[in-house]
Amino acid sequence: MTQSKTDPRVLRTRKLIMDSFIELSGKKEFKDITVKDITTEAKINRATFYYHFEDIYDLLDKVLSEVLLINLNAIDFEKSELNEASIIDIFVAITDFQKALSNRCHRGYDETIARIIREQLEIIFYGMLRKQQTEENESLKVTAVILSWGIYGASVEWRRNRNESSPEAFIKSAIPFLMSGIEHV
Amino acid sequence: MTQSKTDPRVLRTRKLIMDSFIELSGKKEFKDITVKDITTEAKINRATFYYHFEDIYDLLDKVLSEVLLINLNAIDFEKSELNEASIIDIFVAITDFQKALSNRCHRGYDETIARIIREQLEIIFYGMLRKQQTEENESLKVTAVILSWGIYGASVEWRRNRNESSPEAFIKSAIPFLMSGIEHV
DNA sequence: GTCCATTTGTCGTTTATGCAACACATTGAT
DNA sequence: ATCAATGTGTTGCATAAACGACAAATGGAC
Repeated sequence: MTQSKTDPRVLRTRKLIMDSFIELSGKKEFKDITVKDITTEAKINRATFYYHFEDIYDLLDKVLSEVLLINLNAIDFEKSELNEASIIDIFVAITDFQKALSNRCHRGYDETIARIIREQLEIIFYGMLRKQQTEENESLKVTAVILSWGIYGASVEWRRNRNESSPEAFIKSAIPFLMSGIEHV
Repeated sequence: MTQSKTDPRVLRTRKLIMDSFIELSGKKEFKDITVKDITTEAKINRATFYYHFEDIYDLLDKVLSEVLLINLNAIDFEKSELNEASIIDIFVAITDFQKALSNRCHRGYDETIARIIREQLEIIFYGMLRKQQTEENESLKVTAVILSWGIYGASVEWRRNRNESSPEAFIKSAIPFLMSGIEHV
């Protein structure tokens, strides 16, 4: 990703901050967590926090992205193609991620979370599409955008009818549409 | 102890180094552990190691002192007096410490370990004696020295006849001598 | 509303750590 | 014995992090 993170001091400090934030998230709601709380927990100076993050929302962004990435990295994208199985895996990972979040009291930040999920999905879909299509044209990007919004939207709808069906069954019903579309990019 | 350790960076780095050293001690013998190993494990720069420690022997010193101190701190010296019970506690802590060390393959450093134990004992005994005697004279220091050597020597002898008796029983037989001496300082 | 305490972002300075390079010692293989 | 490889301890410089201070913003209590 970024190449400037090679300084071990930076890696250590960021991990301290992020871990402390995750720790505190288990104890109170996001709105009650202050920058001071985090830096006290992490035993770092408050000024150092602002050296790495714009503010606490920037931190939330990056922590969520990282957690989601870890969820998604359980799926080995390097080997898997964009097919029925991988789409189902991704969908399940997203619904799991949202379930974990709602348990951790991150209410009121649905918009932020939605954006993060879509951004990550777009990156992943674009990468997978590019592996299957040798030529790199604009339609790959647009397809990735549409897929990211579509899959995210499906996860929202699935949560709305919770307990009606498993996430696997839910997304499977859209596979014919998705796959034929992907094959004709 | 030292007042300069307040900088959180110093505390973090020293902990990283010491923890890495303890971790490595579980895998190989002391003679096979290099400074490079430690700094690689701790993910700190090698030059930083020398900022905190003279060399690897200095590190060994400080790690052992700290581990022993933690063992001894289980006994609450602030409240306890220098009596039969506390002497037995201290003796047991020392024999436990030595047992733990021999399991961790620190062979060949008996002299170093002996010195560390005696130094710590001397500090502790002097502190306890000073609490009981209001006047602070030279004989307190000498008494602390003799006690530290004596108790350490007793632990050596106990280990030599291992399985003969419990450490508690072993040191108990010296209590009459020790206590009457302490009372007449 | 006002007051008071706490938090937020920012800044300048000091200090600890990272990094690359160095000469030298130690080790191990041939 | 020689040579290469690795470890040691040290140095000068670059940079991240600590610290204290500050004005401004926020949030309760009254």
